[in-house]
Amino acid sequence: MAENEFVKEIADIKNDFPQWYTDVVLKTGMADYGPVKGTMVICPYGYAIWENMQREMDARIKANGVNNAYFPVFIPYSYLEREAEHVEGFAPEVAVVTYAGGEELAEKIVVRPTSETVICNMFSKWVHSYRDLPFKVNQWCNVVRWEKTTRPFLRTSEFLWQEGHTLHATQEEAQEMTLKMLEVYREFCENVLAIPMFVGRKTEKEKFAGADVTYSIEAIMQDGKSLQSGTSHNLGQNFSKAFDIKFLDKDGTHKYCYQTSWGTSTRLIGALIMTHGDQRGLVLPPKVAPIQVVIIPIQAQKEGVMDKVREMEKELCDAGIRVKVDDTDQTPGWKFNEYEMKGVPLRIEFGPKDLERGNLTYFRRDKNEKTTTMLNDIVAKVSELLDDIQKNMLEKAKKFKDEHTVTCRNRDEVISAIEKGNFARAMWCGDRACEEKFKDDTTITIRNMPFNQERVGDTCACCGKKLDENEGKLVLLAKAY
RNA sequence: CGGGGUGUAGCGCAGUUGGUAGCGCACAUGGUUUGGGACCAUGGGGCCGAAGGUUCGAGUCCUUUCACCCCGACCA
Repeated sequence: MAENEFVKEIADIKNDFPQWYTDVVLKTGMADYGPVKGTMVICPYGYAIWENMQREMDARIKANGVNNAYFPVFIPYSYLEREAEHVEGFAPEVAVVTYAGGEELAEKIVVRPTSETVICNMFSKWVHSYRDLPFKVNQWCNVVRWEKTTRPFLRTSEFLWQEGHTLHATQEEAQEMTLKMLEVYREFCENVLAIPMFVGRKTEKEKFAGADVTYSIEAIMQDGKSLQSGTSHNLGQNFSKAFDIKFLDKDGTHKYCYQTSWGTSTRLIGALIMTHGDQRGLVLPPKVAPIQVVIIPIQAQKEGVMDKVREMEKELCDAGIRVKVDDTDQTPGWKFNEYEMKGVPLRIEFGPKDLERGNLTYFRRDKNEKTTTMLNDIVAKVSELLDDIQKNMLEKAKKFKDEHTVTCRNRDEVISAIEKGNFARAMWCGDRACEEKFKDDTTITIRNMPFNQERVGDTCACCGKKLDENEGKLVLLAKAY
């Protein structure tokens, strides 16, 4: 049977990827549109994924000595203006409160687009001595960026994220922290979300407004576009000077702190959908799937079927596996399609035939394969399958990533590779004007500069300039979300 | 901000040269079903996005407007 007959409600993933994405988001109950333009409701099924991601990420953040805190959503507009690059970057997209409590406000207030400024304000009160350093906080919160065009999870006026902010005594320490958190993000995406990443440094043009250096992880989606999935910034002393965050060092002199910030958002849910999804809908990695195993009883009224189903449910539940029994009166076929669309990694079908023969019939969502085997230790078997699905999904995504990364020597090769849905690796002269012109001409952007630099050509792939021995950078190019 | 598209039942849509609202799904009730989106019967549900105009009469024609979606530009 053709895939399209299977799932009639979802647009064709090959020919209409954007519509496919929207269909999947809405029809699986992950999210819905809010009443104000650009806003979205994260529905229970989508939010459960976010909670699973939060739990994994939060543990990693805490393991790096960072504690959670909460800072206000409202920030004086003047704070934004203290760091010149920062205000320039964010001013066009902030929402500003000018009227509240029935009157015009004396000072405008911004709804946070990011919290560096309000956190810096507090840091300057809290940090006085080298003994206070390093100082590390993280907050889970919402931020507001008034974007012109929006798409669920990928770009919305309001989104949820975590933002970490740290202060250090030295530039070296700040740099170490910046890279450490970038690595936390990469490892999280790979091991929890099964999404392999391109890691590297952002160009001057693409770096965070107010940072010295920005690093990013970038993921390739099935349409060949890049999704920036997390960023880590070395802010140097830019904000500490603007907000007067000083400490008295061992040598008795006052010094400005060195600072980092880093964040990942609900956008990662979009990455999950576009990396693993197929024509039938979502495919969720077991580690974040709200339901890891769904059990579908067949002919539940037959003697013994539900008893055995409940027994399996209890064993799995006691073993900490997220299991759901669907005993509603929909037909089995309907349920198969429903849970496949929702991306449930593993399905167990259990009916009279299985009961009679001592069988276990299961369906793996990652391979869309049904198997019947002997039913022995259900917990051991399910655990093994979930592990294998998680592993297989990463391998599959890695294979896709590798097969869609093309090393190019010149402009034509870059354009051609990207037109075919690939990422391009190529040399770039390092000139900002060249980068901007190339983007204007082609809509292709430099995603980042990989850490493992090598020389793959001797001219700039963007402008054609001849590169001397030590000139130029290897960069990753793609169209971006 | 440019280009394209859509607004009629919860969702997806039809509605002819203008004549007073229909289909599928979903929902409710009863029954039969259940190993890949079941079937029969009955039932509930509508200011046709909004405002104005033409007309005896507008879902349909005209004007204005609003909202949303998609593709670009800008950004996580």
